[in-house]
Amino acid sequence: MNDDVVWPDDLFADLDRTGPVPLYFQISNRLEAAIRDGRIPAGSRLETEIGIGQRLGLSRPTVRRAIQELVGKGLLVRRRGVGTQVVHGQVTRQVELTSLYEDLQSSQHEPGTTVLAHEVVPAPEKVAESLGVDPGTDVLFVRRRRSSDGVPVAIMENYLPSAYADITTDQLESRGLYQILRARGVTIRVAKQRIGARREERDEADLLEVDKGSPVLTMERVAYDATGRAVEFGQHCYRPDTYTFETTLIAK
Amino acid sequence: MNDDVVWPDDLFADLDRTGPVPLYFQISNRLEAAIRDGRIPAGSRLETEIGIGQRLGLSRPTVRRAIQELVGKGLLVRRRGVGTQVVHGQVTRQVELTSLYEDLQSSQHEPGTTVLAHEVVPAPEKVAESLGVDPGTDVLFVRRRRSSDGVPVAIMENYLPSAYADITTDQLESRGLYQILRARGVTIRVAKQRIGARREERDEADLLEVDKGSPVLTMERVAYDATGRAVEFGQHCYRPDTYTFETTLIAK
DNA sequence: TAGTGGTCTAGACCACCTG
DNA sequence: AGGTGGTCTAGACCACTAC
Repeated sequence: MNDDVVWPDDLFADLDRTGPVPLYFQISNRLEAAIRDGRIPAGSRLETEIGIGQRLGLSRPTVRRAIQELVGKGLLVRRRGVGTQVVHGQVTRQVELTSLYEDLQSSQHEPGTTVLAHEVVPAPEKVAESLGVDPGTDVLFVRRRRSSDGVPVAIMENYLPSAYADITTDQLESRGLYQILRARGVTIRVAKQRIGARREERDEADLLEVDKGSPVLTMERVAYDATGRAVEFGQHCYRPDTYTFETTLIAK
Repeated sequence: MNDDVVWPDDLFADLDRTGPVPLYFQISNRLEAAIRDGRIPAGSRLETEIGIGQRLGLSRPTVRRAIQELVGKGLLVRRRGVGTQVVHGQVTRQVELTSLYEDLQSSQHEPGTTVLAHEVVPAPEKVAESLGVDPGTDVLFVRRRRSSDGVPVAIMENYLPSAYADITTDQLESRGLYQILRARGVTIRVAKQRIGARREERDEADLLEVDKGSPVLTMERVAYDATGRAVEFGQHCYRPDTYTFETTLIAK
C-alpha cells in the first residue's frame, strides 16, 4: 500500500553534506517549510523513515531526528504501527523566548522607547530574592515606556545585577534589553513569568494614556542565563487593548 | 582531571532492562529526581556521556538521550568541549497543558464547579471559525463558575462540536473538561491561547464577587487533538487576586 | 502476517574548548 | 594535545497496528 505523499522532487535537492549545517536540520527545515506553505497538505501521510532515508541516502536515525523535530513543534503526529501524518488544519508557531521589543519588531510595527528612570538603587527585598542577591545590594533599575506606532503599549520596570550598570540610556532607547544583553555575550535561556491583571496605579494611567482606574495586564519575569544565574527581574504592565500574550502549548 | 560529581552509588541501581520502561527514561527520571532534591548539587559537572555509558553498560546514544531530555527541561546545560553542568540555583518546572481544574487540584485546594448554562446552540461566527465548522452549526455551549475553597476564581465559557453534546451536567460538576474528554479517548495535544485583561462585564462582577468595573484576567483558548482537529474553544475570565498564569519558557 | 515507529547498540569523524 | 559534546552510520530487536 502506498498512498503516501510524493513531495516535490526538488524538496531535498542540494543537501549540503559538507557545510556546518546538520543534515537533520536541513531536512526538518525544508519539511517544515513545505508543510507550512501547503506543498505537503494537512492530514497527508509521510513516507516511512526508512524509505526517506533510502531515497536521500541517509541513515534512519538522521531522518528520524529530523521528523522528531517537527513532532516537537506540533506539525507531525506519529503512531506506532501506522505512520507519520501531517496535523490537520492547524499549523501553529512555537512559543519563543523574546522580549517585547522583538515582538513588536517582528509584527512590523515601529517600536519606540522612552527611558523614564535609569539609576543604581539598593535592591528591594522582592528584587533581591528574585536575583539571588542580598537585600540592599546595588542593582541597576530601569523604567521604560514602550510604544508602537506612537501608541503606548507598556511600562516596563527592570532590575539587573550591578555588573550591568554601564548600560547606557542610548542603548536602552534604541534596542531591546535582551538584544543589549546578547551583545554582551549573555544569552537568556530560561524565564519564569507570571501574568495577571490589576487596576492601573500611580502614574500609569497618564503614561499609558488610559482612564484612571482602568485595568492593566501585568507580567513579572525572572530571566536566567545558560548556567541558571538570574540576569533580570522585570515588573511590566501593559495596556490591554494594545497587547495580549499569545502562547502555543504542546503536550509532552 | 576528574572533579566530576560521584553520585550516590544506588542512583542507577535496579535498572529494568526487560520491562516496558525505556532505559533512557529510567535514567533521566532518576537524574531529574537527584537534581531536584539536591543529591546532585546545582552547578556541579556531570560525568561524560561515554563515562556514564561505561559504568552502566549502556551505549552512548542511550545515555545521550537521557541527558538531552533534561537539557530540554532546562535542568542541564551542555557546552561542546566543556561538559555537562547542572543549572545554577533555579530549578524550574515544565509548562504543562492542563485545565484549570487540574491546576487547582494539584495545588491542594478544593475545586468547586457551578454549571450556569449547558445547552446546544448555533455557533457564533467567532466560535465557528475557531472550531472549523460553518457558522450556525449546532455546538455544545457550557458556562461554568469555578471556585477554590469557596472563593470564586473564574467564569468559563466553552464551545464544543455537537459530537460531545451528550456530556452531562453531572460530569461537568465533578470533573475537569479535559478529564471528561480524555475518558472519551480524546487527548488534547496542542492549545493556542491568548491572555489579556479587561473590565468586568454583564453579570461577571456578581458571579466573581468583585466590585462593578473591576479588572478581570481573560484567556481565550482553542484546543486541538492529536491529529490537529479543533476540540474546544473557550473564553474564560479570572478574578485576578485569586488566579495568575505562571509559565516557564525555555529557549531552543 | 507485513509494516510501522520505539528503542538500543557499537562504532566513527568532527568542531570546539581548555590546558 | 587531549577531551568534550554534536553529528552520523548501519545495523538490530521489539511492540503495536492494520489487513
